[in-house]
Amino acid sequence: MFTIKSVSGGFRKGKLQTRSGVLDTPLFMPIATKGAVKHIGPEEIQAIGYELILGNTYHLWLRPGDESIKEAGGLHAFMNWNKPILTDSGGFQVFSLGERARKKFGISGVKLTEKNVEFTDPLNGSCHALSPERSIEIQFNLGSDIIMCLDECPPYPCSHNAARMSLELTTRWAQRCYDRFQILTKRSTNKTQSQKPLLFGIIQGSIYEDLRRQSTKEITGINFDGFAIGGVAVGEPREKLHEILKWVIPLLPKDKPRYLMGLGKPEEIAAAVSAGIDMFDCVIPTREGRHGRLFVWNEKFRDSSCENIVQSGKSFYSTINIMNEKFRDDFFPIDRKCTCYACTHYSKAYIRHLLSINEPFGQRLASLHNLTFYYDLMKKLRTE
RNA sequence: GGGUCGGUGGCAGAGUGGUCAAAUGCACCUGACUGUAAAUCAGGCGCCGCGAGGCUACGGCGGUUCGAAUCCGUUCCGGCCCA
Repeated sequence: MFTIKSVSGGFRKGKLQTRSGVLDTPLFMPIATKGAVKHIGPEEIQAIGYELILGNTYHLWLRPGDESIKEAGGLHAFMNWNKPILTDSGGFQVFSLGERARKKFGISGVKLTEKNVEFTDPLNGSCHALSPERSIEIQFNLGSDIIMCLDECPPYPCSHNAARMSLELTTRWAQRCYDRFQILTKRSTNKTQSQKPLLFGIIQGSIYEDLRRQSTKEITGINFDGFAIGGVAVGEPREKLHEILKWVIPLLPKDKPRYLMGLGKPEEIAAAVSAGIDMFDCVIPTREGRHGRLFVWNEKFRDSSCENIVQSGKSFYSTINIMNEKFRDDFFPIDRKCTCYACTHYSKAYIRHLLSINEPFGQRLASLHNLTFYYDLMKKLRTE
């Protein structure tokens, strides 16, 4: 169930009801691919304010295995997270693992057919086949609250013809996901509407207007609970994102949540919110934090309205690379007005020191700070 | 005192006549990172110069050689062994 609380300009504020809790949108979800937000415990994620995290079907399927997690009582119980979980389908791994294997070995690490996608693990040569039906089954076993359809996420650049074939495959797979979802939902005994997980479809079509429109029509033709825009930030020019949103969003039903997958930088998120997107996920705050890049509010925008933030482009914040030598003796917090655990207790010099000696506590502090920055951003974007 | 082995860039450690400003690792500096095979990856790291290039360097000094981090002599320093 998704209810819109307010709409002004392109901005939407809403509430998304899942069986594990109600979520205010627009929202950002930290990424817990393998069942943990790297270096951070669930209670810390919740303490920042987050209520939705993202887990990954592919990775949890291989390790420790979805059956194992089911036996543990589901992913919520397994990882001690009692709020909603969205699981990605493994579709992104078609892209990321394929690219990675191609760069490293000159061959694609994935084999795609109508029926399924086969992943070859280049480390041990083992082969794993994931079909749309299997992806949904795994996500049921994980106990996901928001289930994503298995899609094909083609890399950029991608020819028009290849993008068309890819999107049409994604549509056929979406229907198969939907069908399997219905079967599994019925099979689970007497589930009321509120006890069922939600199922989201994914729109593809690369950077082509006609294909994005085609994909949007096809995917919204299926009665999904929400719609995701995928295949973005896979190497295409930045301006394309704006165009894709411009093509797709007007074709989306207004009463269902919209999820922009994998995005992004703070200014990209702000712009996408103003265009009508409700949900985001991205590795940037955690990964870049671990690597020493930290986000800092520009003082002028700290108490700004969401309109001002969007209009400022990317000047509402700046980043520092805390590994730079100039922070060696900087005994002030990353951001003096930030309320996160890192900023209220530790200096840049200390965090830099921890990161430079590879002490995991440093990565934890950096991740906590960046996740707080992203949370604060979303909170501003949710404020009237 | 005698013998012996060794002294190479911030550190460790290759190299043992030319292709050596010197492998590799660590450290250090700067970037990158967008549904996470990412505590990862890329570049830089003697001095001067945008550059071509020049200069200084493999403990010191002196030789041999067209040419030496590499060979010889000597000296200083260190490890081990014997007195």
